[in-house]
Amino acid sequence: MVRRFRGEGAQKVDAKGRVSIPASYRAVLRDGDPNWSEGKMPEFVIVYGDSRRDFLECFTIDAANEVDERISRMPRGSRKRRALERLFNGQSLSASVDETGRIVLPLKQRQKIGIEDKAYFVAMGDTFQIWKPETYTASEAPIDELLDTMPEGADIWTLLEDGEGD
Amino acid sequence: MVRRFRGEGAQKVDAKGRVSIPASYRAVLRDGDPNWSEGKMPEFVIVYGDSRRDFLECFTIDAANEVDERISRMPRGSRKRRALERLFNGQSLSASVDETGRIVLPLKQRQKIGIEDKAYFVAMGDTFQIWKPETYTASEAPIDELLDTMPEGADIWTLLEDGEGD
DNA sequence: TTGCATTCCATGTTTTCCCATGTAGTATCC
DNA sequence: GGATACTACATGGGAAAACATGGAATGCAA
Repeated sequence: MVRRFRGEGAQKVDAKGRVSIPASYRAVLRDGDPNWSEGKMPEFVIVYGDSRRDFLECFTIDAANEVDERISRMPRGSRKRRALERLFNGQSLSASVDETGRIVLPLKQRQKIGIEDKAYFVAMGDTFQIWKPETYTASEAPIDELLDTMPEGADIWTLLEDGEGD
Repeated sequence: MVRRFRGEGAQKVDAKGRVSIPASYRAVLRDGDPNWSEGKMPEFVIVYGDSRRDFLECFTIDAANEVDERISRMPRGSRKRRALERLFNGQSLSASVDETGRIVLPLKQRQKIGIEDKAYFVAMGDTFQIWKPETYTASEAPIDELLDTMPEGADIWTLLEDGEGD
């Protein structure tokens, strides 16, 4: 069992696009980088995708390798495989944490998701995402709505019970 | 059958956010941590959630893995699954008991539930909760009310009888 | 030579680490 | 049996390390 990303929060983005990766994430990135060794800083993969995606999705090296492998088991030349290859190989970049714990988000990617001076980090288990804060808040609205309509005092864990989802 | 958390009580929180985990809880945390080994201190997961929650919920590693697994069986992209993912991955943090039996509650989480210099621990079977003492007392009021309306001398265990709840 | 990226250095704050103390409760000893 | 030693537990404080962030200097390429 590998360690999982946990927690969410905003980080500053400076004029050069530098962002601190939360320290707790860095530990997971390190564990998930087979090439990591004492003294070096971990690498990972950022998937930015096409215009339909308004956040960046970040994978440890291990997680990225697993995705690559799953893609490679799909029928060569199929539309689904080609779509995934384009996303995962083409519309992605690899990043390396520097000695101060930061990465540089290239201007292109920042513009793509509209990031200015704040980036919102959200853990998703074996990956984490980077959002423009306002976009994230907006994307959560449907979920808040669901939670708000739950009976007063209801336990959110009851959502685990039923396999049905909407 | 795993050991279960039992008992409740207040602990001091110092200026740095350090809190002693009751010794009896520590034993359960240790048993529930598959990575634990002699000499190391147990880890666990704290779910703090959004503004609708006014306490912290603590899971052993085993319990957390089980939740993760159940979430992973829900339909990808459904609102319910997303709500749980956000709660359990995003609005949580992992903690590690130190050599003196304490953890550090980060300022963010202390402020969120209003803890100043006292934390109230409540066992809930396979999890335990951390409350601001006053908040907990208030939340118990409805239960006291129920007990107060029971006939004089009635046995509280009669509550076990009927499957109906309100 | 202006525009962007990379490297190095600086700083205030938070977190971690190490050591210390008081107080129960329990075991030990003569 | 009554004092003494031990141990586990809850708590406190200070120093050191890590963290998040800012800025200047350097490299280089269009």
